[in-house]
Amino acid sequence: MSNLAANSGANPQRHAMPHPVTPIVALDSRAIKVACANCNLRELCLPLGLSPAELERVDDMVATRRRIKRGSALFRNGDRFTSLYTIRTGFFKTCVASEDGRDQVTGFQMAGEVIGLDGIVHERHTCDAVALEDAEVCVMPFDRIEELSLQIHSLQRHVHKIMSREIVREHGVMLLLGSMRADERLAAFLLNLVQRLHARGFSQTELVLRMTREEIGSYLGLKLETVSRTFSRFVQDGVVEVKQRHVRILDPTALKLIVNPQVCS
Amino acid sequence: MSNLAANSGANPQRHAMPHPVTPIVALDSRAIKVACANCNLRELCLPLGLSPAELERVDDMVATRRRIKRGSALFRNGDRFTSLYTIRTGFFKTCVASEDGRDQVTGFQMAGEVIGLDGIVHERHTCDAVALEDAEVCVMPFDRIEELSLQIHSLQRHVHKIMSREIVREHGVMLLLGSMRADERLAAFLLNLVQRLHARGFSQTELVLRMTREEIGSYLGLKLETVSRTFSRFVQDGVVEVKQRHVRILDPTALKLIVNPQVCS
DNA sequence: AGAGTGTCTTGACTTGCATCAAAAGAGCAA
DNA sequence: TTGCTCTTTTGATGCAAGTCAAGACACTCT
Repeated sequence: MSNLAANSGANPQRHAMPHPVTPIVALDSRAIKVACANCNLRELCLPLGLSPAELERVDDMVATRRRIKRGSALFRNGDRFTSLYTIRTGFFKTCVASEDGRDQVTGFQMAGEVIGLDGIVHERHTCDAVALEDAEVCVMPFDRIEELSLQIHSLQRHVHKIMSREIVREHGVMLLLGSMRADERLAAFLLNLVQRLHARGFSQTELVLRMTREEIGSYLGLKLETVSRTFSRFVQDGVVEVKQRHVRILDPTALKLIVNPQVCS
Repeated sequence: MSNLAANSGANPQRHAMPHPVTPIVALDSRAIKVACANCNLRELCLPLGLSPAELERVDDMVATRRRIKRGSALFRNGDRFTSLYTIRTGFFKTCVASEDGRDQVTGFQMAGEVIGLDGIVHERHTCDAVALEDAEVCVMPFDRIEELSLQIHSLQRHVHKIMSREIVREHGVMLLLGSMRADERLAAFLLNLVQRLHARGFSQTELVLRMTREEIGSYLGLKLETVSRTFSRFVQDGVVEVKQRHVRILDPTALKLIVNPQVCS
């Protein structure tokens, strides 16, 4: 089974993976050479749009892989920043904390997405990245990224784009947190998740949530009870089917209408 | 008077500007060569920490300046992305809009800060940057930034840091929007503004708001009435003095305590 | 000065979400 | 199986912030 099976287990109707990830067998703890050229995540990942020759040099950049157990952290607030990470398999949350202990989930990341960008400014990470299920990441030492960016123009460009994309994503979250009601937030959240999963070959209508109601609530600026109640209302209205963390979207149009109360006359 | 007088007009007790900006006299509409080497914002700006030789090359990168009248936009959502901009004088807001017309202020920017990073991913801007007072920016064509970054390592590093800083800033806003009450949000907002102004040589205790209550509210995820009421409560409690847009912070510690309800035993 | 406009304040009332509390499931280990 | 913990659901109640509305204030233009 594909290592990308993050959402496949209880998702019988998922699409076939268009780019199944090479299974990893008997991975030992030593540094392991990664072959981006063979990785079928590359179309979502950092070395996007490189020539074969360039790709080979990026292979050298990606030093190792690292496994993270469910519940443990890839890095934590205060950790020295050394590398960016692309997720090969698994699912992460990132969260920041205020001095007085409140904390806020700032994002959920899945295969092909890059984490660690927060650490560049101060050479220290300012958030925690915690695996929500057993995960594996590619470790890309940042000084080697910068080095190689000097030589491979399209890599430099791509690094810029990844950071800019994160900025734009966060703008969207600010809009959500600043101006949407609970049902709009949850609907937007579900649509966003399912869209990203679909881009990875999973179903457009079914998904398995990797996070608790509380984590969803933290991300959306709601309490877990509100998340639960809102799910229940969606179920009542026949918009979705929810069985624990398994969600099936029955009426995508309705969800979109919740996010965007139609201004159409 | 310094062109940095964004906040000086009605701010009698401001500190002396440590780095007064060279006055610009009779600026005409043709492209004007900018001299970063002479600009006293450079310690806050993009060409930070460069050698004199490098600085000269960055001067070439900064193609022109551009003036923006109060209320008009430097760029708008959908505009083709060409350049990053550093603010020389004046004050901006950036805001995003949802399809159904809601909009959200994503930040307020002042002298030395860089805007336009959102445009890199899709080669189009995804937000509006509107001048809240007559402003002037340095225009830095992005392809020249990328070109020069290939040669000046410390410029590349600095570009990465600026983008990372923006990501971290937005994490902070998410924390604010997701988990703080109205008074905490407003207190955090005031402290942040005054701290940034102080870094530019202005008073630690007095500031002039360049934006309306509605814009503050949009940024903080509140309605303008709530912003107004919260200001009034602060005044009642003797924490600040407010006369229209002029704010004097009487008790900074109290403000900090509002943001961080002390966990100390 | 006066009219007009945009901004801000304040009051009265409503409401959406938080809070508190209890119980039902689900998952896991012994 | 039983017992334990963690997660989720649902109900009852309270409160912070939103909404609606009116008036005050400050600016610009003529």
